[in-house]
Amino acid sequence: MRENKFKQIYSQLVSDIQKGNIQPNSFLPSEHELVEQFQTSRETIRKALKLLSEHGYIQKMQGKGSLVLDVKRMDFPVSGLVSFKELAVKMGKETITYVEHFSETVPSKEIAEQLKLKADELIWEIVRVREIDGERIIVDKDFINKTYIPSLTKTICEQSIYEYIENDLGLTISFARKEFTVEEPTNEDQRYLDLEGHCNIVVVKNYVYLEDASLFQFTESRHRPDKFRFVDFARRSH
Amino acid sequence: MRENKFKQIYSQLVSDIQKGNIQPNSFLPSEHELVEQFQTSRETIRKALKLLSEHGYIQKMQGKGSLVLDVKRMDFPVSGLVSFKELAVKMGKETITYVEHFSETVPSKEIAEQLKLKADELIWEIVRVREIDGERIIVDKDFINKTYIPSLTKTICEQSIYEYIENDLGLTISFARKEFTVEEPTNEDQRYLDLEGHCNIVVVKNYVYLEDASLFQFTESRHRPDKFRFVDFARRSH
DNA sequence: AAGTGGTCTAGACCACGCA
DNA sequence: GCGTGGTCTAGACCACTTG
Repeated sequence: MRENKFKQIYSQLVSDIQKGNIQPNSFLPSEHELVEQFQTSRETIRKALKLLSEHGYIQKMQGKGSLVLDVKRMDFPVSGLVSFKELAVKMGKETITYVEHFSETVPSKEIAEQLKLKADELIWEIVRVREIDGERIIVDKDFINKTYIPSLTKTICEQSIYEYIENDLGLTISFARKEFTVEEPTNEDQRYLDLEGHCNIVVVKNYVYLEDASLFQFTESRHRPDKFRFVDFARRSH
Repeated sequence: MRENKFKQIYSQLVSDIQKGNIQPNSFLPSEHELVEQFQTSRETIRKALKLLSEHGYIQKMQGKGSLVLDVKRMDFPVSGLVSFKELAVKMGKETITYVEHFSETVPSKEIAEQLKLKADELIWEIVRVREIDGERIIVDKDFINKTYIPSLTKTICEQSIYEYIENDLGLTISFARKEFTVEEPTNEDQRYLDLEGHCNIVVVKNYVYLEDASLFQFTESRHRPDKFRFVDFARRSH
């Protein structure tokens, strides 16, 4: 019971929507009714509804109510920040991670700049290849500031680095800036991936920040183009 | 003075940050100080700060304050919903739009399904090619439900359809679901674009909704891969 | 006119960071 | 212990939709 009330209410409503207890294209109970139902204040209900709206579950309409959107097709929630492992589990796919390279090293000038490193700061450099349903589809090149993550092992990289950072180190990953581009495959891509003649690579550059706004990781994720898909829900800011 | 107070405060702070009146890596005045400064209540200040946080301008830190993030590199804000024209203007690029096809027509079965059309509903079908700095880079295929946009002209399509819908028709575009994939060029792509041997096309499918949650437009935007770039700011939802 | 969501207020108490 | 942000409350007034 020590959890945030508005997040509880949000989770309850999400669960009701996903289970079909609340039907798409119907209206939620009014804010006043929800106040009674959850025995709380209106602003708290409104915080919960704001979350639902931001995540694409409802559309609020002044004077009418909160319309439940049809969320069934939102099967691939890559919007926001999700690690490869979290995704793979969600998709129920057979995936294997190969750690092709793992070292503690002095950063190149380029990477030092990307990570805004101070002189003498070291990094972890990791290359991981992701195999999905028997095909090597993705290569992830991670550069992690050793100042924030002092120890790391190959075994952790085979599992989930994010899980280790959040659960074991107790750090909180807070936000990221992502950039998507398309490039021609490098020799390295050819070597690591089953390219099968594809002549482009989707490159996702990810700058990941902790909650104190420190940039601790730069990841370059290189995807075989035919297996790349990114879905986003966006509200227009007027 | 009839505008929302919290949006005014947000805009004021954004402008101060962008002009450099408030330095990156410094802290904003505390919420209490902002309450005094803007002569308002704390919840109103907090709404403004929430907007700043969602848009990547600040990082809130409990017990410390609101840290101003370095936003200079966020030069290409495609996150959210922005039309081609709004973007082109922001980038200061020399762009030309060619309307290659414009018709009012009976939808194909596939499009009828995408737009969830009722029987007998007609659509506008538009193909536009975007030339940037002398190269034909993007082809946009728009399918618009005629029920919501009863009249449309070729001239409007040469300008901005969104501008017409929002300013002239007074409709509000509210949210969208986007999907990014990479495909092989079709004959149509070859015909419309200066592909220069590129053997893939970045496809952005965009389902656009009005504020009453009605799906009024499906757009397929096909980009030459070397000119495609998408930047996103994402907060992790825990 | 009644019911809905949107904004704003003034105040309370809690959790966290820091000296 | 003090100042910070995080949550929650109870109530007010406004804007919009519908009958």
